[in-house]
Amino acid sequence: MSGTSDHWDRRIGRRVTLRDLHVLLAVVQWGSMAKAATHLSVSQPAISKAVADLERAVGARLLDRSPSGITPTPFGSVLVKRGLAVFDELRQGINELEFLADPTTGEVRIGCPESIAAGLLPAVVERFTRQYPKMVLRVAQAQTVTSEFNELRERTVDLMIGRIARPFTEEGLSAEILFEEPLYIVAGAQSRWAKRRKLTLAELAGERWILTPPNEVLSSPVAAAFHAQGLEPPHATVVSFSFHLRNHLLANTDFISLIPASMLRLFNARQTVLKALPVDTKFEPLPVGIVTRKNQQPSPEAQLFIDCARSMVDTIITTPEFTKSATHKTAG
Amino acid sequence: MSGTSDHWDRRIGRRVTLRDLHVLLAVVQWGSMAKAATHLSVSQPAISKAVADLERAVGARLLDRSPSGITPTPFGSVLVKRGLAVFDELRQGINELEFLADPTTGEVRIGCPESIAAGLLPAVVERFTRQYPKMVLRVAQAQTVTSEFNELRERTVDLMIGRIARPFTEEGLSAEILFEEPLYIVAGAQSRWAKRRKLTLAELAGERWILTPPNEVLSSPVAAAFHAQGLEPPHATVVSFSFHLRNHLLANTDFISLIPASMLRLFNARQTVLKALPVDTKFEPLPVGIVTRKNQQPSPEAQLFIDCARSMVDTIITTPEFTKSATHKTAG
DNA sequence: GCCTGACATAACCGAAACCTTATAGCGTTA
DNA sequence: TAACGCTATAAGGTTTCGGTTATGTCAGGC
Repeated sequence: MSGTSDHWDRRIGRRVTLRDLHVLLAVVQWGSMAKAATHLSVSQPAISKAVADLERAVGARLLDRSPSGITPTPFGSVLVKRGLAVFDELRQGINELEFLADPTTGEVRIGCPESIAAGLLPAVVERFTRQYPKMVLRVAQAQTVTSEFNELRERTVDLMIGRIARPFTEEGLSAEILFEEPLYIVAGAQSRWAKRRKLTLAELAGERWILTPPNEVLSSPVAAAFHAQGLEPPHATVVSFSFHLRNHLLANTDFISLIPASMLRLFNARQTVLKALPVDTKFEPLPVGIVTRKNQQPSPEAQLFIDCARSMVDTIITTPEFTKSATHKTAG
Repeated sequence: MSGTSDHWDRRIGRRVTLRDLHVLLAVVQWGSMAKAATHLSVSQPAISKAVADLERAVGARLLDRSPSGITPTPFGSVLVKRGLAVFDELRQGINELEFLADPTTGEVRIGCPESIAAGLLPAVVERFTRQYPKMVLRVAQAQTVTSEFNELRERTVDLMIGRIARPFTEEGLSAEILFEEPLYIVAGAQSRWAKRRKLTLAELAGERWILTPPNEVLSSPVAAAFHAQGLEPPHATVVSFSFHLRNHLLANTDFISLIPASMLRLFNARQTVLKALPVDTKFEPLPVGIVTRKNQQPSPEAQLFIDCARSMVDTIITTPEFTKSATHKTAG
């Protein structure tokens, strides 16, 4: 290291400053120097100069200037990427220092879809906060898994917890499967299907279904199951992510839906509202897992949280809804 | 990001400077402020002040001062670790810029043991340099795999290529197996064993063996093979990494050794010097692979090199020494 | 052709950053 | 106990950094 470091350090380390990098990030983020200037509460020339300095330092044009603002050149994009990493590394560093000073303090930023936030997460959060009372948990909910992943990539959240597709092929992210969650075809307890002791998927083909939007993890099992029996996937009468909406519709009308075990347990605590239908079809259980950034180890607090979540898997998968998954008996 | 960034940036980003970080790294590296001062060509108080500034900025004692120098506190160690990452990120950034400016230029720093440097590497290097003539390859040889891994961890090299133990459990590193290399028990062509058409491992137990030091990847297969037959591992008369030494001893005396296929091919081009003995024992082939830092993607040049190495696997494993591995015929 | 929005340049200024030399404190060691 | 090695502090000087206001340049919309 020492061999090249001296030379390199003098050429770059002294010229590239954190401030310049930060200005670059702001400019790219806001799309124009003027906007960045107002957001950083400095004058526009200051920004202009900082960017110019940086460009001189690295010897490459970083931004394309136009009358309507700026767009980063490929060079700029690269430096933005690295700049984000640099600042994140720093942030993680001082974060780690604070954690070292008081290992019970810290902050974990979690991203998750509604289904997890309502089902699994509370259990984990409860244990975690009891174990580390001074720890702060920030939970960001997201409508779609895609935007969730972007938040993870942009380092707005430390980890994501949710149902993950398999194989998991998101660029730059890595997933750890916590457990497999059974899926149930569910109708309201008052539904005419609820009384049946046995029924086939084909019988349900014409029903009114509540599904999630296509391309989402939860929507494919239904289509796959129907397809496996040579049936057309059912027509979705309602398409929504909201489990509350679903639950309400199921409980009060004749809708049918596919919901994960944890949701069934949550909404059906007294087991009088919903009923898992004894359909003769096998659904691939849905993997639930934790997604983190590849190429970067999580903060110590995040690691604690992950460990906590992992340690809860056993208690989760021994609940009735999980163990009964293979037999597809009614859960009501 | 913007939510916390403003606040955070003002508190830390403005106080922690790259220079201070760099000073900290140097001080820790050299073990004392005075030494760091001379190495950085500044006066000692400058160093002292920089460290004090940094400590004030992060609000934690980073170094334990003693009359004989300094040792980093846990806080210091953490910040050193992050500091290294920060500088590496920066270096990678400008490196990427240069690569972007001229994708044929660049530098790949490779670490590997002698066996690879002599056997596999030349082939890869030849293709790689032909493909990217302006690329600079730095090859650092290491005696032991352990020190090799340290170089990788310290970011002195971009990647390591060598025989890797399986399972691969090095903390913070990840390995990709390129191919499996057969192992041969070899003696000199003049050896009395060379004339035999068939022989057992037990017959060789009393011979004079050349082995690598214990705990190294290459030494265990021999011990394992003997152990599998209920035999005591042979006594190593010569213990060395040097393949040249080995080859010389094998060719001129009655030594016996275990060498990988690529070495056999290299030293036995005309097939008159060494002879692979037709022993009735199966050796687990040794995986050869590329080790990189986990949690960090390699530089674009390094990626090119890895791709190149990967693409050469096919041509390598179709050479006679490789394909014959299962039958254990003589290779001479 | 004339505004307008957006960035670049110039001139200038204060604060801080960074360096130096000199000196003091303080364990270790001869 | 004196010398030595290492670090901290003080005092003082340059440099440069980060910022301002004022002004220039340039492309496009009306």
